[in-house]
Amino acid sequence: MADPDAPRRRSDVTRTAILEAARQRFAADGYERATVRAIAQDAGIDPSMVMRYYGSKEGLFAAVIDVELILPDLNALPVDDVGAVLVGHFLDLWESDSVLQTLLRVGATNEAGAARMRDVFAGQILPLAERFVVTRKDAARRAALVASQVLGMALVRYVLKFAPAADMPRADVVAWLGPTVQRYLTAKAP
Amino acid sequence: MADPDAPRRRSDVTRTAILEAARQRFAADGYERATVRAIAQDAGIDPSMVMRYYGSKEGLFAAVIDVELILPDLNALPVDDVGAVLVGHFLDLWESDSVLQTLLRVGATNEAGAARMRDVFAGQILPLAERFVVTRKDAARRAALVASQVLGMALVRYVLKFAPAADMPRADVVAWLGPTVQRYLTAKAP
DNA sequence: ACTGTATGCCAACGTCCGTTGACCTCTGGC
DNA sequence: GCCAGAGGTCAACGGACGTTGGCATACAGT
Repeated sequence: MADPDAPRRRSDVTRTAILEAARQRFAADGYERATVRAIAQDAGIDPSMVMRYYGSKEGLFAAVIDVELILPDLNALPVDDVGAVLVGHFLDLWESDSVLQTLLRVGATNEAGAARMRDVFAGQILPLAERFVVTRKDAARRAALVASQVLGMALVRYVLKFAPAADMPRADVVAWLGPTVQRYLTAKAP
Repeated sequence: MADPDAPRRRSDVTRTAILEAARQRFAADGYERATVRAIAQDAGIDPSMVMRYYGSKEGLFAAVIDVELILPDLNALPVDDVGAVLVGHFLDLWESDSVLQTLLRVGATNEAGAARMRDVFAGQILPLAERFVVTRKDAARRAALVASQVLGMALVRYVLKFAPAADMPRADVVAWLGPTVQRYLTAKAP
């Protein structure tokens, strides 16, 4: 019986090596400074392999950011816990997966990265906000507020590395940001 | 009687033209994609002038981000208004001056930009937080929280351009973020 | 009026980048 | 055992970049 995880092509191991190296380089250096040559060297292959399998640097980047980013379903949660749990999940996501770091770094200067970031939040936070309000416009606004706080914390904690933010224990971040997010989602509009 | 504003050197007009062009390019494109050649063309001069007056691209960038960024003194304000006024002032700053946009864009991928961003907030927000708490560590933590919310809003509003955030009227931003910042500064630690 | 210096342009250098095409090498099916 | 094709290397191209040095011009001090 065939192993369903077995590579379908002999090249699959190379393909994923490239992808993994690209993930890390893009996340660490941003789009421009992450060179195809450096990525290829990390993956232990020739730069021309990148072109063969991903067409161009842009194609490689598109493959890197084309990942499903799924937040756990929070609909079953008690309404009062949504803020804290959401903040906690985002912290997990940032620390376990480099895709968000990539998007934040690249989104600052690259329109494709910014667009993907918008998509991610439209797909993840917007539906969440729609649970609490009636009009779509109000939901979008609340989702943007949540995004501003969650992304802002990621920015100062993981990218800019403000010491007080980077050193703050996870529980403290949740305790401070949870009520903020909770209020953005559920409070009456001011 | 000599005009005190008169240029001390004939080249001062060129120098400032370069600086202004650099400001806009760095703010719009980030460090890597803002080329010396493009900046020179915007300023209407030869690229070699940039090297003559600023030594290198890095020197030019250093000159761009070496500006005083002064928040109005909020010490005279009623304690309850600090959050809202602070948010309002930051919105003004972002919309009137491209330096912060530059720092945010560049800070995402460039360590010098990130370091300058840390300096700015250590100089501006940290003293503010020290008004409300006793220990220096607590003040640093609260300043970081304020920075996360203020920078996060700037990120989604001006850089990533999330439509709901970008379209939100200034007064609404103040109304939503003011209480958050107020809480980060004055609330009892959770 | 003369001269030293500041200001500016032009052409070029060396480097690094993304990308290409020619050329080996291994492997699986017949 | 042969061979088509996939996997991989190598060298090179064309272009853009930061940067440099040489040369022309305009100004200011005498």
